[in-house]
Amino acid sequence: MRQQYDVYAMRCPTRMVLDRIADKWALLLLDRLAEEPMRFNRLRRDIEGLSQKVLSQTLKRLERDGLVFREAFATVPVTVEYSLTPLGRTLNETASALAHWAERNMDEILQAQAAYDRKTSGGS
Amino acid sequence: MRQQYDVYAMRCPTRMVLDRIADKWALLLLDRLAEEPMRFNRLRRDIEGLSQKVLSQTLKRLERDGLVFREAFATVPVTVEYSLTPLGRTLNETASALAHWAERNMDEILQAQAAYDRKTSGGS
DNA sequence: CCGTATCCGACCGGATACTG
DNA sequence: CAGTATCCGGTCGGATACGG
Repeated sequence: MRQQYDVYAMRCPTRMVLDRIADKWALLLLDRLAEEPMRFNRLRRDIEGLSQKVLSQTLKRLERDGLVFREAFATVPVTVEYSLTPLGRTLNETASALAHWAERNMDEILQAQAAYDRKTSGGS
Repeated sequence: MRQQYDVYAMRCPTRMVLDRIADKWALLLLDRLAEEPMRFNRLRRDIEGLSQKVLSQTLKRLERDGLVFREAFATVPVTVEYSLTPLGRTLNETASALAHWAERNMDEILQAQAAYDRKTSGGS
């Protein structure tokens, strides 16, 4: 039942953490929650392509890692709000540098891909 | 034959790049290659838990994205050296901030996990 | 509204064998 | 040495239905 993790990662601290944060949805969620606290279905709607199941799993993992704080209000029906913990906030600051890098260098990557594909498929 | 990518990511530049670099092995490889240019089997041996197949795939993807440079020498048998391109180097500088964050905050994460598990499994 | 449970197909990645 | 090809079991994740 409990999820199984990479055996090798267990022995190396950095890899264990990397294993968890090198995750597309986690990074996207962190970034979204950095703007403002948000409810479950709001996140689900906002992040296109993210299914309810995976959202649930990812949030739970982030909460367990102490990166995201989950607060349930006893309204009817129940209201749940997710926000970043201080730890999660520091991670997002670090990780968002990656997103900025992505924006800045996307064109160059696209060009590299095109060049590579020309050499590969049309190989004389 | 050509790998299929996330449809949603196609429309958002950041997500397309994030899709590719939010990858455990890719980041690990970038970091390893930042130290010095390296050969295939050397990488394979150095990075525990990384199979030949996945190493090959990952390197090819990194090369296609213009992040890694592959140079083959006509020795017998063939020698191939992988190194970072300038673009790959800038990515690694950004990404290594993540690794450092991981090292600094691993203890806190571990504690958060323990606390979470206590509340969850032993929930009175 | 906020999830969990179940089913099931797709894909990922390990093991192995083989090529230049 | 540096890979590619094939097979194949395990896991991830989408769809659907249901519960608090």
